[in-house]
Amino acid sequence: MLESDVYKRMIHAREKMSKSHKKIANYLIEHHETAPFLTASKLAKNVKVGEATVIRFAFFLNYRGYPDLQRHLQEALQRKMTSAEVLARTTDEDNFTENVVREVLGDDIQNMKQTLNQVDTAVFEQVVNEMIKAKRIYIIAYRSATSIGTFLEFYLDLILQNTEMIHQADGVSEHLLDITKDDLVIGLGFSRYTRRTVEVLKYVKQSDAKTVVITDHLLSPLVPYGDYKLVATTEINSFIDSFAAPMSIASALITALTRAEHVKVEKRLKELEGLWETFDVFYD
Amino acid sequence: MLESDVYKRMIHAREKMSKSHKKIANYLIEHHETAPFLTASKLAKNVKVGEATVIRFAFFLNYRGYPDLQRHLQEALQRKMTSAEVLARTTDEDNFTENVVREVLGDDIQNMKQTLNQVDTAVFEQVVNEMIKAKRIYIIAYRSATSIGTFLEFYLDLILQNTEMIHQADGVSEHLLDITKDDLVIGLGFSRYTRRTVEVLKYVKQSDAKTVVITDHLLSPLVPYGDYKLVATTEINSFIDSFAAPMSIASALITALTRAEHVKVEKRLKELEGLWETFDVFYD
DNA sequence: ATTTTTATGAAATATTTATTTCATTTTATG
DNA sequence: CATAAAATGAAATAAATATTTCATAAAAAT
Repeated sequence: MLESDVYKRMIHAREKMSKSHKKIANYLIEHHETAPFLTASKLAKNVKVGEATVIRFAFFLNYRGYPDLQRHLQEALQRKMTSAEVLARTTDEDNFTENVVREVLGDDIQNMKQTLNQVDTAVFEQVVNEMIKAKRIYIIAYRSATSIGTFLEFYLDLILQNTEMIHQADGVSEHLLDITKDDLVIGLGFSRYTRRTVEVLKYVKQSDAKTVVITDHLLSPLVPYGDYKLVATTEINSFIDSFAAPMSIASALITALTRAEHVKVEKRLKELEGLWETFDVFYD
Repeated sequence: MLESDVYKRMIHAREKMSKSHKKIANYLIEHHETAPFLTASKLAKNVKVGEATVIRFAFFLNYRGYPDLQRHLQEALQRKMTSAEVLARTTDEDNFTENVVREVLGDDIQNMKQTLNQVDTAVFEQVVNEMIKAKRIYIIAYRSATSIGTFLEFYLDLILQNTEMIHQADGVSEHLLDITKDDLVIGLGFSRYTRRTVEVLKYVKQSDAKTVVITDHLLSPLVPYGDYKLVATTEINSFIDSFAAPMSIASALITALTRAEHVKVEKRLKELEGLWETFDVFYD
């Protein structure tokens, strides 16, 4: 039986290998992150064997040639990457679309994984810092994106008391006049980007306020107007976008903010707790 | 100044790109896990541009040739990969803000998987049927749950023109008086359940309207008042709940509805498309 | 509408990379 | 320590891949 995983195949055949072959196998295993991208001659040079020996090694493992071996090494690396995710992943077997809920939830899990993989944690951290520093925070979100905007506005205003969303209006909101360089503007826009969102952000960028855009793609029209860009994938097989991933990013922003400022936030929440109790806001 | 990160370089040069170049950039960004391993000719074939254009794209971004661009794409992928590996090792011990995004996204992926596993597809289908049958749809959502309510209201009203959300108000909304047995009421409530949500649902149940509750737990106080119950897990390690999973359920509801009623919906969307064009709602 | 500029892809060419050949060295075996 | 068998690397050849050329098409400017 022929092993499908390259590394297992190597380990399995380890005893039958010549000295040079063992050296090659060793190198491939030790440099599993870089070796899959080397050409045959460079690999030969690094391992200090002849080029031909590298080629023979590929044949020895029953591959059709060096490019074939290389392809398998690269694929194994990618598999490792996804399995390195903290989360036990959904077995792709149960991903056949038995019905719409499962299909959409499945797609959204993919979206979140992709978002997790491509998120730039340094940028995220900077955004949290800007939120802490900001005198006022303005949120720009129109049409469907309002949902995410509402969520952010609710919690940011709860915690910081300095946040408001600029609502869809016929004319341009008067609030835009008030924005100064000490403020932070968060723009939310996803595929079928609403023109007004782009225009407002463009206008805002003229004042010296810092801007954050949360969008679905690095080539989105909002990107040019964001000092910081957070990308959350929203693609599902539907005429709408799904905002699961942006929602998660929003939750992460609020969570990070409260952790960074936990002393202030705890004080504030204690006060609120009293208020909520007085007005019997929650069910228990 | 020349950007070192390939993707940043692409974003920076985005405006100066020709149509074909944008197509290539798009493809590279969307397939960032596979594209770095393609040869120039295969990439050209996938993007449906000439081979030469791909080469030109590499020069355009100031690389020495296609292999150089390819090397940078691969390196960028590896950087992300190793940072994913680092994440795999860091457990909940260190709560530095840098890892909060990954932590929350990871938790939310878990939430979505759990939601996927426990969702009752039969109930989901029934809910979609009730939405189709309903004369009017009312959405009850207060405080943070408003975000999900907004999303549902936006699209349901877009498609069916018979949906509204009952907003948080000091007194009880007058809309409640209008609810009849032909209507559908969707209640949204998650942990720290707002008392008013429960009360309003309780009241609604006295009329003979059908009710759906979307909540985070089968023991939630909303459950007794729902003819249909959809459970979406929202737990993250934070003082807030994350609504990624409920958002995905909402997207699924709208998607299922549009698929079931695609003739009507397509007609409606066609009309809207004209309106949107007239008022130049979308960018591009 | 017409000209000029720019971008494009097919094909030709150049370069790089993989494979084979073959003389030589190493290793295993009696 | 011979001798056969196996393995090796340098060089030659083959194959694949990248780059350039050039005629044509698309966009932009006039």
